[in-house]
Amino acid sequence: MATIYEVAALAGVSPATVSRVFNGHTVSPEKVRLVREAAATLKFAPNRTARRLRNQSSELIALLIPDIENPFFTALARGVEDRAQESGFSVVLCNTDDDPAKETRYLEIAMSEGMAGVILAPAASDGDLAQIVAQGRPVVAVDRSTGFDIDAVMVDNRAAGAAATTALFDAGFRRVACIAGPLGIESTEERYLGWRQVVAKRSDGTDAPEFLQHANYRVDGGRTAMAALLALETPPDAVVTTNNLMGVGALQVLAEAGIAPPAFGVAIVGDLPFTTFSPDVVTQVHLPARHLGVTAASMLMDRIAGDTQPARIVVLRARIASDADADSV
Amino acid sequence: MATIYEVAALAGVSPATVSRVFNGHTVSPEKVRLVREAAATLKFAPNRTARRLRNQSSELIALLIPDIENPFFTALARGVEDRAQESGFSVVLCNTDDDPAKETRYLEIAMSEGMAGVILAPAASDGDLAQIVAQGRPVVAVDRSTGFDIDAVMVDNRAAGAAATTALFDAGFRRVACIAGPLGIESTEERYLGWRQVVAKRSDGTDAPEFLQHANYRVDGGRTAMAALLALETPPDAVVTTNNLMGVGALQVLAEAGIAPPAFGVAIVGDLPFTTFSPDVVTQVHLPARHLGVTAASMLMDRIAGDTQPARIVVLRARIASDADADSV
DNA sequence: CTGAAAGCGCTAACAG
DNA sequence: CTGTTAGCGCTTTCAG
Repeated sequence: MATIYEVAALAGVSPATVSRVFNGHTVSPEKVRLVREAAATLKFAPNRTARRLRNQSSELIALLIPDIENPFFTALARGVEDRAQESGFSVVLCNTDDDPAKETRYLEIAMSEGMAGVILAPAASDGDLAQIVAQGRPVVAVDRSTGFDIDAVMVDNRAAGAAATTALFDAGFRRVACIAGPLGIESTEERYLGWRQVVAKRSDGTDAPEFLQHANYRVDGGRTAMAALLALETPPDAVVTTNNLMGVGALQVLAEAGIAPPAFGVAIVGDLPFTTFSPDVVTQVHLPARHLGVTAASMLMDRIAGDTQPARIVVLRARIASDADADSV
Repeated sequence: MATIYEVAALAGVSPATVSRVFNGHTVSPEKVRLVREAAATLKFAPNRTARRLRNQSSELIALLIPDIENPFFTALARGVEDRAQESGFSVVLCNTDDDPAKETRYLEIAMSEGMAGVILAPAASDGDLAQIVAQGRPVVAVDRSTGFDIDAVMVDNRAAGAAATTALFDAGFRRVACIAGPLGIESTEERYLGWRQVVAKRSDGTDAPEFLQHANYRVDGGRTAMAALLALETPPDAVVTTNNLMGVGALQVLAEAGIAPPAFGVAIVGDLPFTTFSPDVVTQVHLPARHLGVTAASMLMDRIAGDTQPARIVVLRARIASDADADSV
């Protein structure tokens, strides 16, 4: 890997001039040509590590997500990437597994790597954000909020939960259960509260406490919970799941039991990935995953550019998906 | 962020000693204690940028994949990450969109960022690997091969295509079509050849040339191709798709046409992500995505550690998935 | 075992 | 407009 010194020598100029050429500063056209030629023959590319050490910041941002295998988060990542790309930033993706320790470790790496900023979908209980925030590095939270006074992009989870539930009642179901995520995850709590609100208003009173199931946020969690629901003495006739993967699990169990929708009502907060179900049959409350990513990245870019306004919270709307949607996942 | 100088001052030792403590070199127990205490109170973490500039290499590896929203690649990524983690490496994920220009750009970044190595699922036509290979940085190809003499981890694609096709004939189907990916992508070509071999042997001669459809590698490609197949004067009674997403597209069209499996035979080379279909109904040739990742990462770790044996090609077996499989996706 | 000092490649004053 | 120079924070000889 050639250095600016070698390029400078070949072009007959000083290293500083080479640096200027590559940073868009004013240099006489003649020397620009000389430098570019020299750089080309030497296949020179500026060493980003050295540049970063000097500048104390890079064109790299970190994106920490809990589960890279969940299409919701990959769509979000895609949005982040596209927006970051536009501003010349590259994205480092880190999988936290919803593990606060891993989250903290990656946060530390992001700092000591001198990354320009981080977008964080926080784990259930926060890792140690304190340090990175104190240091003044830009951080944007996405999907879940943190205890810190930082920018955040959220979804109106309660409304989403309510919308899913309402759709089921409107379709004529009366005994609407809920498969919620683990306790302590904000987005899940909110979606579950949306469900409860609507049930309180519209149910005919036959719903049992067992109609609320807590499960892990994955396919197998959905399976377990759905099986438990079906085993009840008086089972529900419909179910709301508070995320996409649990919805898949529920549908699998239903299919195996021979009571696939629309015989049994299913509404999902989130998008059913790669589904063969029509939105007419399984209600999906579309979460703007990609848009969340784009928005978060935009906010981060602002901060990196030096924006110092007070922390903003942006809340995006979820909406019932229809066949007309060509959007995402 | 504290520096080793501040730690050294507080501990009453030289910066060199601080460095030694953090790199496991021999230092008297007494000073080790002093340094650790000082570091703790200052919340010191070594600056990776500076360290890298000095060492010319980091504990970061790049993983370049064509599509982060394809579960095959995220499972692969997961494998890479888990294995890299074990050796203390972090993984930077880059999305190439199957675009050689983007691939080349990320390759350059990987180099100038001083990353320890890269794992590459090459785009259709190779980006510029020449430079990075010439420079001697470790590169491992995965899923698709390159024109270069480097380590590679592949799947036995021809056998996979043949297995999918055979399963369909064994189930009694006789007019087995194939939805293949774009021309020029090796994995697809091979899987399609596997299909052709079996068809030549077992078909009753009624198959038309139109039974082979080339489509883009995504859900909509599968949809278009399946629709074309169904529109034929004498349509097939079964179809093999050469990747997972096209399989989803085909199933969607079939469902909409009211001829879902098992009425119409479907076999997929790859795993149907988040499916509600039983493997008894839709044949899936399981691709060891995660295992590919683990293997590639292992090979890369070897190279980074200084292994200089000649380039190895590892071929992993695909196999028909059954209900018993709890594995992956 | 420990300290002093050189330098990894680059950029940003500061002169000229 | 351009060259000289001083570090960014760390590791690593080289002496002691």
